[in-house]
Amino acid sequence: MCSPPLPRAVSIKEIARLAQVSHSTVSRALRHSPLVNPKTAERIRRIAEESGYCPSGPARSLVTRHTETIGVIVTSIADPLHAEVVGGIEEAANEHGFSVFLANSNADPEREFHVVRSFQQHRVDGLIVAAPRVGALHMAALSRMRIPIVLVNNQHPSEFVHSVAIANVDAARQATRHLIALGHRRIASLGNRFGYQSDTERFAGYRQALAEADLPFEPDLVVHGDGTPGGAPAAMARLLGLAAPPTAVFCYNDMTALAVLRHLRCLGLRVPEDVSLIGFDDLFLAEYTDPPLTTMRQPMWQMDRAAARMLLDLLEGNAAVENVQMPAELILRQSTAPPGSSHG
Amino acid sequence: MCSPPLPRAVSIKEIARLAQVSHSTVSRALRHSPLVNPKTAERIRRIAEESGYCPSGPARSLVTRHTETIGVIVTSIADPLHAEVVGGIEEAANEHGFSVFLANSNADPEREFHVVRSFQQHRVDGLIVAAPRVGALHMAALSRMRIPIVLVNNQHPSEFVHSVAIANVDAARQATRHLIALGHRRIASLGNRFGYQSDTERFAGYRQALAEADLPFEPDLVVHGDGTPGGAPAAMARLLGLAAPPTAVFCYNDMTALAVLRHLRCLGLRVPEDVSLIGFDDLFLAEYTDPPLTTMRQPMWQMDRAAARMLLDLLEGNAAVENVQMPAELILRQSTAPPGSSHG
DNA sequence: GAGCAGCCTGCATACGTTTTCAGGAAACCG
DNA sequence: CGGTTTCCTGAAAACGTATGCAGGCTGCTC
Repeated sequence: MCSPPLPRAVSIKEIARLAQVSHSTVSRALRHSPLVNPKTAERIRRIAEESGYCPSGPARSLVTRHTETIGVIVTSIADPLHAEVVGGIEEAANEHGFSVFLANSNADPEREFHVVRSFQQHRVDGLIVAAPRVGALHMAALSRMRIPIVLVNNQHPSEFVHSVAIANVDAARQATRHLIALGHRRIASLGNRFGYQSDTERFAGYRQALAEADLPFEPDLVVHGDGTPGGAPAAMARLLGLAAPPTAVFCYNDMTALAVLRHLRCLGLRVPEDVSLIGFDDLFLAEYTDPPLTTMRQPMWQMDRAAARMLLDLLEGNAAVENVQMPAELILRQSTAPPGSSHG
Repeated sequence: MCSPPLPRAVSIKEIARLAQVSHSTVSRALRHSPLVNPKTAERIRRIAEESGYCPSGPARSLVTRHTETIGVIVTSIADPLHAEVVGGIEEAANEHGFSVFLANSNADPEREFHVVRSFQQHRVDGLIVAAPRVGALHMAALSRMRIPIVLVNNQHPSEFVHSVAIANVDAARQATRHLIALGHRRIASLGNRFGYQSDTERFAGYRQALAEADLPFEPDLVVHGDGTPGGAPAAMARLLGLAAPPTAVFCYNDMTALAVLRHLRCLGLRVPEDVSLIGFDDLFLAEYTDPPLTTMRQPMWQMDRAAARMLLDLLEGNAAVENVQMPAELILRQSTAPPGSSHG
């Protein structure tokens, strides 16, 4: 249970003894304070170097009141989308001398609570929350920490001070427009489980695009998965069972599109000849599927760097924009084509 | 530059004042020490709860000499293989009350050094290194930290005390055997850049399998990429240029196999009808390619949990095995078939 | 009622830093 | 040469927590 007695690291006092000065002087010398004689400072630093001295973060943070760390909460690091999240954040943070605590919540409320608590104990200077639910559920606990918080792609950004999110409405409209421009008239929307804000927004964009093009909105063409890739085939089956099935499907995200893709292949239907598919996210693998997936790219790396920068700005006392919406980008690949075309 | 003055969190002394006791008693009450009267302990805990008290990790670690944190170094979190690494570790660590510091080195020596230094300052209790080069390059700095270190899939495991790695030789032999069993006689090895230990080991397994089956070893059938997926097509082109090209290729990893797959498709060659391909890793996307990729699965999740458990054992003072080799598993999909077959 | 054990509590110190304050020595000015 | 400034240094307090030690109170025993 208890850890073995660690060999105590060499402290500031130890090298004070070696250098025949007070530990105050050592502290100043190491922080390059102008208050100390250049020659003795140099001597002290040399001794510190030789004795392998490394300052204690915990001790320092006790007096400086900050730890130079930020916490990052993510639903699941194994999720390819979130892996990039963490990468961008860590990079930006490191450039500013901050270290990152990482935790994934696994969408488990108990664990989410535990994670927030743990970050609080470690006295992180700031927090980035990329787990959609955490923001909503633990708002009270979070704001009680009284540290800057940035939410990315969170469900209810408006309730928090700072956030960065993808421009869902615009992106969905752009995606649907693309299908319309190809000549599709019967375009389905395969959404996420009901009630997610991102889903609602994307659906709004879909309807806007239809309205712009004077296409009728048909409720039959709107189906929903269950939040997992596994639910997509059933939803797709409902669409195919219609008297007049759609010629194109706007999928909630790439994983959904992939599941649909496999399902269609099993049924002997071709993409994009028989059905066009467009996804959302531009996951790493979207480029490698067959056919490669046309999709709306979420610039995750930039979004995360933006979130990190926003947080770092806040930590350095600068004002920051409250809410940032990043535009998605249409990535044209081979899963969309004009309806009834013999080759994409 | 300087952070704004944080509102000081409520401390142990503050609730001592509220509860009309000394801060020592508060400390004991919160740690559930038997030395304190159950009723006052309860009262203290209630007051602490109400005032939103949260103990300070830095302050505590100053006296307990450990921080309940571990550091994880990884080359790139965006790399899908490593994303899983971190997931398994974080989960296991969290179950034992440890938080994880995450850093990716980006294979940049300066940054690697910086990261190690930073972890040292934060006084992490232990370290997991999943960045192949870090182990070799910064051995001195690492061992000077005098904390337990576990290496995963590192280049020179033997020089460190603890490590977990994939059984490369066995895995490669198994992969090659599979191709031989399908009837292939001309089997190529598309390796990584020269000099990597993992590549050397996999190559050894490849040769062993050939020898077992009394197949001749042909140096022409051994090519190398440049460490990136981009280098694979060129290597593949060399193989196709041979008088007698191979009927099957053992690819160093899945990304390489994918690059080859695309290259072959461009050339109008079919997989597996014209060429069989086998990969290594079983990345998330291997299941979604067309055709789905036959590959050797590295049980990353388990490996990382194993590494984390090993580290946690060490931290708790238990003895631990020094080196663990995990077996890979052959995942049969559709990218391999008997040579010249018309369908997989 | 004296002695004693057991339970609980507070005092003091320590952990490794940073920082304020005061002061000594040197240098400078008149 | 006295006074003042400048430069450097050390003493001391503080950050929030854990814990050894001493001691006070209660209740028990004889």
